[in-house]
Amino acid sequence: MTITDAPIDAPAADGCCAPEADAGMPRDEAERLAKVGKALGDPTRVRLLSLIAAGARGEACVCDLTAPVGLSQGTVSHHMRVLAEAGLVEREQRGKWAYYSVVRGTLEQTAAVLRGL
Amino acid sequence: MTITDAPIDAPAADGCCAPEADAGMPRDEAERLAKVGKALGDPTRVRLLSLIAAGARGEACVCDLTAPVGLSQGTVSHHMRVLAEAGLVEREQRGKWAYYSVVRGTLEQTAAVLRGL
DNA sequence: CACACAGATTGACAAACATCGATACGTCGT
DNA sequence: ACGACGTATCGATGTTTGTCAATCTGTGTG
Repeated sequence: MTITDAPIDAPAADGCCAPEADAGMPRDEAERLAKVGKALGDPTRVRLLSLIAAGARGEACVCDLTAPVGLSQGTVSHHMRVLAEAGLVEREQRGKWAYYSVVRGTLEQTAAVLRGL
Repeated sequence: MTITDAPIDAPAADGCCAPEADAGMPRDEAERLAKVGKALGDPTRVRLLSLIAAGARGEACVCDLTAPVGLSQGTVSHHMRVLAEAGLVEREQRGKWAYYSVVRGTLEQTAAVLRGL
């Protein structure tokens, strides 16, 4: 996946192709945004996120979520893991249940990055 | 690809699992956000987007972009297509070159949706 | 017209992903 | 200790995705 280390020099054509060497956001920030993006890149996960956010308690356990999205428990658990790894939700084990809540800071920060592009 | 039409009823357990039926954002909005998310879900595309945004002219043609990301012309073209279909960039053919520019409105709107979650 | 060049498209292929069913892990009540 | 229940993880499978090399399309220039 993505070599991106070739030092390939710009051909410096005649009419187009300004140098503009290595502008853009730093490599690791791009990586972070991409991770969040990938997590948001599945309608089911967006759905899960919004279900948790919209819930009265601001949190939800997996058993709350399987029915609304119509997927198996295992699959929902997998999606929650992806969301958690992207920093979009946090997991808190309370008794038998695992409560997931939205990490507003990540949303805010992601929104800020998008605006700052 | 995602069945998501099973009418599966909530089991209504005893200690957890509040109804909270079909809350969350409307289905099509989730789909739209997911499309943008998917487009942002690849580091290379984030890189491309930021390169265009950071460029002095606020736009770039493909030949400007292949070198910085170190990928083949065909691949970059493909990525630009994905970005365009997500509404993140706009294409304008000018002479031999195709100039891509960032659609700030989409960024703003996406940021707003994230904040509103 | 013919050639060169920018970009899009196609075909192929490996890697990543979403999903399920089954199974393993924790935690509670009995 | 046992069984029930919520959740995590694993193995398998079909689909999607990122990438390249090659080809096709369109635009300008000789």
